[in-house]
Formats: sequence, structure tokens, C-alpha cells
Amino acid sequence: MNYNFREIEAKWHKKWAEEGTYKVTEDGDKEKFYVLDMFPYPSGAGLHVGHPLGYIASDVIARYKTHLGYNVLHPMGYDSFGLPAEQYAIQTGQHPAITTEENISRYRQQLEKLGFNYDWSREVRTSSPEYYKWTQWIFIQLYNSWYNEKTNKAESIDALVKAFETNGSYAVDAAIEKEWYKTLDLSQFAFGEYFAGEFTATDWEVMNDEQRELILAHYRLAFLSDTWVNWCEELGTVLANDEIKDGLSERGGHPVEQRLMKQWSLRITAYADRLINDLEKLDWPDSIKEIQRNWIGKSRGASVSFTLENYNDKIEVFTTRPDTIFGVTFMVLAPEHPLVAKITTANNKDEINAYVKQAMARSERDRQSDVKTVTGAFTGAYAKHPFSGDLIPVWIADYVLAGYGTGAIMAVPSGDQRDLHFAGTFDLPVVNIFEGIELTKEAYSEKTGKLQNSGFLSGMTVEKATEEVIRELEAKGIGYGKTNYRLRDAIFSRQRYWGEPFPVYYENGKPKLLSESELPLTLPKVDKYLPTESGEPPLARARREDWPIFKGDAMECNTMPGWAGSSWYFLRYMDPNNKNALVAPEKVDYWGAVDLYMGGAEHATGHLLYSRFWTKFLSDRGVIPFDEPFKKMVNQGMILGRSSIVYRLELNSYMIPGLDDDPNLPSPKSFPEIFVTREIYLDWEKDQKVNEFKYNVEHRLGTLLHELLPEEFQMDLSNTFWEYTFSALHVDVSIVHNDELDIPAFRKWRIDYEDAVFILNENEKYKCGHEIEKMSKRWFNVVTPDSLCEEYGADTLRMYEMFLGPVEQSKPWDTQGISGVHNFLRKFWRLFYNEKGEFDVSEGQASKAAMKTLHKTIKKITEDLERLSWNTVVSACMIAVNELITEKCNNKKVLETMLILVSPYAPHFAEELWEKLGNSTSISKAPWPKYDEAWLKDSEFDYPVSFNGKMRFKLSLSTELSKEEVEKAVLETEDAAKYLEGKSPKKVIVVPKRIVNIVV
RNA sequence: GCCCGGAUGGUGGAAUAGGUAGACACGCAGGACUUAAAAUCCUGUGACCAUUGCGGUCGUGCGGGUUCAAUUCCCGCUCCGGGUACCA
Repeated sequence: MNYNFREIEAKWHKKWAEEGTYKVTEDGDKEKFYVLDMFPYPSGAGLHVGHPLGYIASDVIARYKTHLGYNVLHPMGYDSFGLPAEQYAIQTGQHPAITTEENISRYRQQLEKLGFNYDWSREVRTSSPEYYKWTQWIFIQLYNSWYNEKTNKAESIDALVKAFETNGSYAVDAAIEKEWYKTLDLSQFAFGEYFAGEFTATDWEVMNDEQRELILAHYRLAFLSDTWVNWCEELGTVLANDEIKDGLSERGGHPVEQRLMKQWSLRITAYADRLINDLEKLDWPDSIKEIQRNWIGKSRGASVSFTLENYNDKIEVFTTRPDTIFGVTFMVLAPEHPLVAKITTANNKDEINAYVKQAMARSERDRQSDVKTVTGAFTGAYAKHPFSGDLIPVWIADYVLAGYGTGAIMAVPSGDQRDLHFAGTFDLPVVNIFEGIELTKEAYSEKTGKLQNSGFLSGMTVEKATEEVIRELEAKGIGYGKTNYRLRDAIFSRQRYWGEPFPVYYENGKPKLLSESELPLTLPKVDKYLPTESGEPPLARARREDWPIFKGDAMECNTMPGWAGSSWYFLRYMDPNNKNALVAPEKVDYWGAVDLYMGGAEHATGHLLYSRFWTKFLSDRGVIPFDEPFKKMVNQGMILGRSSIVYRLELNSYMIPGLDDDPNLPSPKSFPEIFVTREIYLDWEKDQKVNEFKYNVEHRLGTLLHELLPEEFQMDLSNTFWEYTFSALHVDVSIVHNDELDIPAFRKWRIDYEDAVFILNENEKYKCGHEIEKMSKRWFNVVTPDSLCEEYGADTLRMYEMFLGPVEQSKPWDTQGISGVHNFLRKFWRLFYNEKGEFDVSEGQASKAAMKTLHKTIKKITEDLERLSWNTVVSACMIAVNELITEKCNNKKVLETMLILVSPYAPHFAEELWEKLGNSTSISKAPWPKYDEAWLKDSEFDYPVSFNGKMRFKLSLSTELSKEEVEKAVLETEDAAKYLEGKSPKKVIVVPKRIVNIVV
């Protein structure tokens, strides 16, 4: 009987579902193992063969761990809020929930075909109200929390209120904007304009609730503020920094500009330090850790205040090189800096205004692409150097970013290339503060050497001077040591429809939160999924009665970003249907953090950072018992498409001597499309074998002309002159087999190709070229798992994807190669059958050779799975089967054990034969075999014998021999004598059971 | 520019502790079976030289080094991929 994969796979899908084979429950007797796949967004395009790569790898590990006796949680669900469904809704008016539902069911079907051991009863989707109820709940917790710098934890707002009641703000050390009180409307408060952020318990006591709330709002981890945001006009929404690439939106590539808008933000910056430090405990790829480190961008330095001449205001700057302070010869403010308007002198007003206007008009992208040109303008104001007292001019320039540090810098042209460049352009002075360094065009930014021209810092090293100057700044009260982060607070509002509504309403313009019992706040009905005429988000279209709950004067009309739901989904899988809690404590205690996370590296600065942030927050607030979500992570590489190319001949003109001017000659445009085989194209491209290819082509063109030309022109065509080139076009890979074009299918593919003419190779075949590029509809190179399951079966596909190479590497897809794996399964299958096609296995003891093969394979596969080397396991299986065929082994015990070994890769195949062997329980529950060293012991070892490191011959010797005995045995051979050529060896190295090397 | 990865036959890749480079597959070539094709099976397949046989030389991006021995360790480059980019 043949290996009928279609029947087998359908049978087991049904059986597994009916019997609930992969259902998991919390089982305290077993050790848990949590394997997680990166949350897919169910796109309309469905899956191509690249998508399941990580899912297969994790499924193999999940199954392997189950065999080892672990209780394995391996769930799947969907990140189902998002832009594409909404864009589709805008175009068609169809509710995004409908599209989403369709896409999910398509995904589910595709995934089910592959035979994953997901516990589907735990499936979650972020867009279902039962799920986003808890996303909203987490938002409420964030809103009701502040970050205590003393305990280095998020704590409840109630605790903060208690602290204020006892000691006012004095004993509180919170993560909060440095000058938060400046944005406070002080007219509402009793303490008047002297208020500098600190208040007493009495102050607090006399405040009314509204006043208190105004203050508390600045402490909350979820807060409303006017922020410079990345506004994308085309998408009608703001974008987070990680949603922008090269100044354009990641989705769609639309331009992005800076805008000041009132937005909900999350205080991720409070966690910056922990997010960096805890990377050390994670077993993640170094590259991802490095990307996160750079993204958070921790830098140490000092904050320094410069007093302004003639104004009370100060300019505060952040610098990583406070030691270079004596090199400051000017200061630069960002054009958006609040002091610019105030300090600009009358004489400079016009120039400054013009510059600010121009800088604001430039998009982020323009600014970036034009780094070389230095622009700026002088404000006319001067600051005072804190040590020398010298007056230093204050400039504005757009190379200083409003959003980083304080939006102002102290410029040290001798130590910073940009500052030197600026000084050069505007003819500003340069003081060389580095001993023994020649300043020419390059600033000196190394941290070695000694300082000069630096007052009390002269003669010191960078390290010493940094220490000294910070001490001095702190003593004078004009600065302090400071750590700065590149990471910004996370903007949490999106002007979209298809996302989680905020559990927020407004009363007198002040935000109020719904109570937990009112959750979930579901999405209201709207007439269109577009912004309103006045530019408000789509939710503003909902009328009062469209909202399930309407409170206050207005509901919040923004929705949460895509990463809200995906930041905590791994928790919900533990307890997907819990109505009373995000996850029950006993369940989260049992399952704990994810042990193995498979996913792409593209989420390094988005999802992976936000998940870590939320996990830390939930841990701080006692909701979960761990503070890192994913202990170990493996990034799967991309599977690239292998596009097929056909070569079209572009006939520009031709000329028949004597007839060339006749207007009745058919023009090249009336010719059918002409395609040449790859060989001819390559000849043309390389300009080789010119004659041969020319003959091929022009002979063919001549024939064509014969067919097309009216009788009266049928004269001597042999002297026709042709002018042509070729163009390479993509062709659908489904009509190309083994690089050979299926011509009838090609003619049907496009209407214009119906009458196409083909110039073939010497074997009368049309060979296509190929190109490795991203798998995409656009290149007609998409290969779907569905078509491969149909042709070869899921088990073959699973094994082949693993066989391609290390999962973390990107590699091209080659459908050809799949036959090797398919063949392997068929050979394996045949081991269970005799020549007559009857199922036939033998009982009793297997041969020594078969036992050796088996135990060697158990050892190899176990070790490879432990080090997550998925691809080499497949090779090991192939080697084993090849050996068992040679050994003519049909021993039941051996084959049964072999089935367990392949079952993580080919579960349907293994189940079927396992059942045929008489087992009644699923193979997925069978214990993993252990290898027995006794079968692996060799009495002989085939020593490779090298002379000067070059292997010359092999010699089989007993493994019992000592080094000396091996040496003696080798030197006694005729072969050795031959290579020694009568000389005596200088040295003989013997590594037992490895190698013999003779130095001559 | 800066940071991080990578480079092995025609192709995907293997070599886990410095110890036989190219396992296992694909592809290709030849053969068997067949009226024929498909399927299957067998043989060969890094390059070059030799070929009647034995065999020999080179070879893991390039150049050097350490070592009895280097795809593996060290130094200096080249190219490719990813991240980031006026971050003070």
C-alpha cells in the first residue's frame, strides 16, 4: 500500500479534533513548558510558505517537549485590529469586523492543514470585546498608577495620594516631566506663581478634587499631553516612532510631519533603565538586544544651566561631555524652542522668524536627506559661560532637535564635528581644549588625552575632568550629573476606527475613566470609517445613542494603537475565557513566562519592547509574578521567493533592402509577442556565441515575417536587418516547472500572450531565468502552503521547511527540493511493507547494525533538538532510513521508535503507522526514547592518517589500543613507509578515536 | 558615518570541543526497467591535471599570523544583509 498522505492527514485532523488530543490543562504534577508563536495579523492575502516556518519550528519543539513529559502550552490567536481591514472598510463601507472574520477563518483553515498541536480552545483575538475588555482594564490600571523612583516600581495612585496627605510632594520621588508644573494653570491654585513643583500636605489638603486631579494627571503612567507627534496626513493618524521608516510611514510609505497634538501617552520612559538592564537576563539573539539598547539610547552626562544676559530665563542643556565646557563658544536652540521668540532682539527678528518658518515647513524627510547643508540664524542674545563668565552668542539651527534632551545644546566646536561645521559656516570662534591635538577640519571626539585652555580642568583626563566638573556644577547649583534616554514616552492614541476604544469620557474638558464594571466599552456604530469634516477621528461620527455607554459631555474618540492588544496576549492564552480577571492567579503562576518565543526580528523596537514594558508594569502591580515576558527567543529568517523570468524580444524596427520605405509593410507593433529561451538571452547579454544566437533569433524572425507578410512583399527576405533588444518579465511560478515554461498555460495566463511565439533551446524547451526576491503577488512568485499540502502533504511540507537550513537564516524557496523529503517519507513508509505490498513488521530482536543505527539516531536527534538545530534532525532521519533500507530492517521495535523520532516533524505520518503497529493512544503522548551507549561502542576505529596535516590513507585499528600502540601500528604499514619516503617522522600526534598526524 | 550579523560545490546546506571539508538533499550526467513516458532503482558528480591503472595539485570571500593540524582562534581588508542616523 502506498503512502496516501491526503487520506491520512484528513483522518488525523478529524481524529485529533474529536478526541481533543492537543487540549491542555494546568497539571501540577508535570513541569510546564510554554512555546509561543508571534501573533499573526490575519491579512487578506493569506499565508505563503514563508509564514509557517516559525510555526513549524515551534510545533516541533512543542511536540518534542510533550514527548519528554512536559505539560506544553502552545496556543495560537490573532492580532486582529489594524489598518488593512480599516482601509478596506473605508473603500467598501463594509464593517472591518466582517473582513477580519473572513480573514481569520481563512488563516485558521490554512493553519489547520499543517497539523499543528495548538490547543484551539485557547484561541484569542484582540478585536473581540471579551479580549479587549482586558486591554481596556490594563489601560485603567496604567491610568491609576504612578512610578515610584524610590522603590523603582509602579504603584497605585491611591498610595501617592496618601503620601501627599502626609508629607505633600516632598517625600515623593516620581517619574515625572522635569518641569511639569510649568504647564499647570496656576491661576486655579492657591500657591501662586512661585510654585516650582513642590507642595506641602497642607497645600494638598486645601485643594479641591479638581485641583488635585490636575496635579495627579502629571504623575499617572497613562496621561494626556500636548506632544509633538508624527502626523501622517494620508493615513489620517499619528504614528509611533517605530511605525516610521526613513521619514515615511512604514505602511504605505506616506509622508509624515511633526504636529503638536493632545494625545494619550504611556510613561514607558520610567522603565527605560530596567528595560536596558534586564536585557541581560534574556536569552535572546544579540542583535535584537542591541537594537533595543540603541533604541532606548541611554547616555550619561550632565545637565547644565546657562544664564542669559539681560533675561531671567536660563537655557538648560544636556551634554555627554561636560568636561569640554571650556570649549563652548556658542549655543544653539532648536527652532521650536520656547525661548526663541522671547530672546530674539529687534535687529534679528526678521531673520529668525524667516528661519523658524522655513524650518517648520521642512518635512522630517527633507531635514534628514539634507544633513550636509548647515543652516541657522543668530538670535542676538548672549548667554554667560558658567565658569569663565564670557558672553556666548545664542543661535538657532535645525540640527538641534526639539524632541531630544532639552532642545538646546552647548556647542563645542573643537570636540564635535557638527558644531565645528557650524562654527566654520558662520565664522564663530573655536577654542582648542585638547592638548597636543591639531584641529584642522576634524573635531576631536576621542575620549583620550588631556585638556588644555580649560581653567580648573586643564591637564586632566576626560574621566577626571567629567567627575570634577559635575562636582563643581552641583556645588554652584547650576547643573548636575544626568542620564538621558533617546526613548520617548509612547503615544497611545490613534485617530482610527478599528482599534480598542479608550474607557474614557470627558466632563468639562477633563478626562474621566469608566469603572471596571462598565467594561468592555465596545465600538459604536459609525456611518463611515473616515475622519469627520472637522478632522476628528472616525469615532466622533458616532451619535450619543450609538455608544453602548455614554457619559459626560463626550466620549474619547481616539482608539488604541495596534500594539495595545499584542502587548499582553501571551497572558490571555493561559486563561482565555476568564470573565472575572485578565488571567487567574493560579494559572499565571503555573504557566509563568514564555519559555520559547518564535518570531520575526522586525518587531524589535515595537511589540517586543512594549510587551516587556507592560509585563514589568503588570508585575509591579502584582497582577503577574514575573517581569519579563519571553525568556528565550529565536528569530526565524525570511523565506524569499524564487521568481521566474521570461525574456521578451522587443523588436524596434526591421528593414528589407529595397522595400524599406513601403508604408504597407506591417509594423513591428502588429507582430505577436516573441519570447526567447534563457540560453539565448544569456548569450545576448554576455555578447558571446553571437552567431549562434543571432541565427536562432533572426532565422525565427524571418520565418515570422514570411507568415505575416502579404504576398506582394514575399521577395528575398534573407537580407532583412533587425533592430531589437530584450526585456525580462516576471511570470507566474505556478506555470513554470523546473525552470521550464508551460507554454500552453502561459498562453492562457494573459490575453496578450495568446498568440505568443517562442524561440526554444536546442532541446525544444523554453527555459526561464530566475531571480531571488521577496515573496509577493507583484512578482508572481508566491507559493502557498495549501498547494504544497495538496501535492505533497503537510508532513512533507513541514519537514522540508525545516530541512531548508537554520531557521534563523533567510533563504530562497525552491519548490524543486521538496521531492527529496517527500521521497524520504515514502521510503520510510515502505520499510513497513513487504514486496507484496502487505503491512509486515517482524517481532523479536533487531540486527546489531539496525540497533546501532537506531541508537545513533536517537542520540543525534535528541542532541540536535536540545540545541534547536531543526534542519540537521531531518538529515539524521534520512540517514537512518537509508541505513535501515540497506540493512533490510523491518523490526517492529526499531521502526516504532523511529516513528516517535520523526513524529514532531511528520505527526500525521507517524500517527498512522503507530496505529497500524497496534497502538491505541496517540503517538504524541509516547515517551521520548533514550539511547543506549552500549550499541554505539565500536571495537574498531577507522583512523585517518595525515602527513603534515594532509589526509593520506585510512587505517582501521582497535579502539582499545594506547597512543603508543596506534603510533606503532601506523608506522608499520606499507602506506606509511610510502609517504615517509625513507625519512623518519619528526613527530607523531595521536588523538585516540580521532586522528593520526605524522610530521615529516 | 556608526552598531550588529554573514560569506563553504551549479543550488539549499553539514562539519556541535582546533582533528577525514562538502554529510543530507536538490539539480545535472549516464545506466536499468518500459513500445514510450511517468514513477522507481543503480552509478557518477568541488575545481584542475593525469586517466590504462596508481594517483597528484589546489580548494571554505581576500591578505597575513598562531598551531603538528584552521571553515573553526588572532590581526588587517573586500563584498553582502540587518539596525540606526544631525540623539548633543
